[in-house]
Amino acid sequence: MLNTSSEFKNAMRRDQHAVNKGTILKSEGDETHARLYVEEGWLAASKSLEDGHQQIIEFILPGETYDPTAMNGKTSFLQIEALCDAVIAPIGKTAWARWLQEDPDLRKSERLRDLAAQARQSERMLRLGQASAETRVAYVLIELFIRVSEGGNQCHGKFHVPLSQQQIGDFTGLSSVHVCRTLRRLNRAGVIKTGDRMDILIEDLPKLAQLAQVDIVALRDEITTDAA
Amino acid sequence: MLNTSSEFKNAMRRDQHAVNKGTILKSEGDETHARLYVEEGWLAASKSLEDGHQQIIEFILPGETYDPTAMNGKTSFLQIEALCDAVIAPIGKTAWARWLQEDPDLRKSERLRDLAAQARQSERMLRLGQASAETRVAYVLIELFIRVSEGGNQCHGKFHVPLSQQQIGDFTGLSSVHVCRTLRRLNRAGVIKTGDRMDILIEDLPKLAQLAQVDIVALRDEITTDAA
DNA sequence: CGTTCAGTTGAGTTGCTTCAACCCGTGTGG
DNA sequence: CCACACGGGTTGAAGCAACTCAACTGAACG
Repeated sequence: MLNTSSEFKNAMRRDQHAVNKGTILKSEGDETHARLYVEEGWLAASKSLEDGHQQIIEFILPGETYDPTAMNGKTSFLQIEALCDAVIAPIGKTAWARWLQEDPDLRKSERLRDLAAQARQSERMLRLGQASAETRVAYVLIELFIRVSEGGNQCHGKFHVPLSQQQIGDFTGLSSVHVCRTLRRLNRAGVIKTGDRMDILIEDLPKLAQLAQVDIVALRDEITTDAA
Repeated sequence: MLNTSSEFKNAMRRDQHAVNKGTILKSEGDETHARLYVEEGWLAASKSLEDGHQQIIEFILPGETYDPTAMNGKTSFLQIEALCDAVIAPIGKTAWARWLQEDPDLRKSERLRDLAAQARQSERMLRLGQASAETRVAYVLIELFIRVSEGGNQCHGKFHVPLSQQQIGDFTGLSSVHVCRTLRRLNRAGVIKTGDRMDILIEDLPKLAQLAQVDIVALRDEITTDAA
């Protein structure tokens, strides 16, 4: 999905290292890398309030990159955590700047990535602020479904997300208890079928999209960088 | 705040035009401009659900620019509206690209702008998902206070926002009624004093910051592009 | 002087939260 | 091998924060 120079890909392959589930990555201090590439596993970027409540701002899926930089190159303003065992590759600031300089394709794909990320955030804010629990949960299922099947992984509505209901709650702004109830209701209504530790099977995609209040085709266009 | 080439500034001055309060700008269709510069007045970028509920994603203040482009240069995925009479200058795609190409300072200030915008969005999502009405309202007051006093407009905690309580509600994810009650409570507690049509006087900034759960100094650094 | 529009306040409702108990699959140490 | 702890998920009960509905106020305006 990041079809750029092979030098770029090779570099990312070179610096890979594994991180365990639950590890919190700190990019503060040295701040020598401009970007995080995820080869395997899921990460979450989150912020928290003093009272302990945390909001997951973004999930970072395999094959995606993320820029944890804050203003002025100071400490990162959000926390990045491995949601399961993962393999990541940090990309150095100077190398990144050089690639960006030299490779117009990379610049372009970066711009598309940014726009997609922003579109996703807008959709989420809309639902965070205005939608019911049912709509929020339906939406996250659809967003994740679209993202895991991006790049042509046909999976006929069956997929797995390495998230606890607590984490879905932190993403949707709901309590884990209410996430559970809402998922149960969707199950009972025959819209989805959930299996072990968040195995999802979407049984009635149109119905789910209606609950999420999205137009799937338009949404896929908006939030992914697929050329298709 | 956008200290770039004078050619750039002149071009923006040339193409200015006025829009009336309530006007909805459509950037769809031709899609020849890459950016919107606001000389005067406030704009809001929002999205809405089918049921009519809308979420304001961002306010655009005088002196700021905004990129309404969606994926693939297709139709804009959000709606931009003038919150009061305003003067704006659209910036053409090709000219913008050329400036960006030629002017390293503009590229840098653009990057800072992006980071600040993203930091603001993260803060808002955190509160949208996890915080009480009181915290959300206190936060929006502080964010807007910081932004209107950016660039050294010292105003000793006194400022004006051209927003109805309904619009504050659309921004914070609350009903206008509840925004009203929350503001009243803040008034009674002596934290702020509200005057005609959203004239705000912050009487106890530390207390307001505590309610908003923010560290003002850190927040200012994070969400603005001030060099200071 | 009537109309309109934003803000204010009260009353009643509800959707989501919190707390708590319980279940189940997995891992672990005596 | 059993006992036990542990982390997630599920469910019920009770509480409350924010919502809706509705009435009223006051300012702005033709």
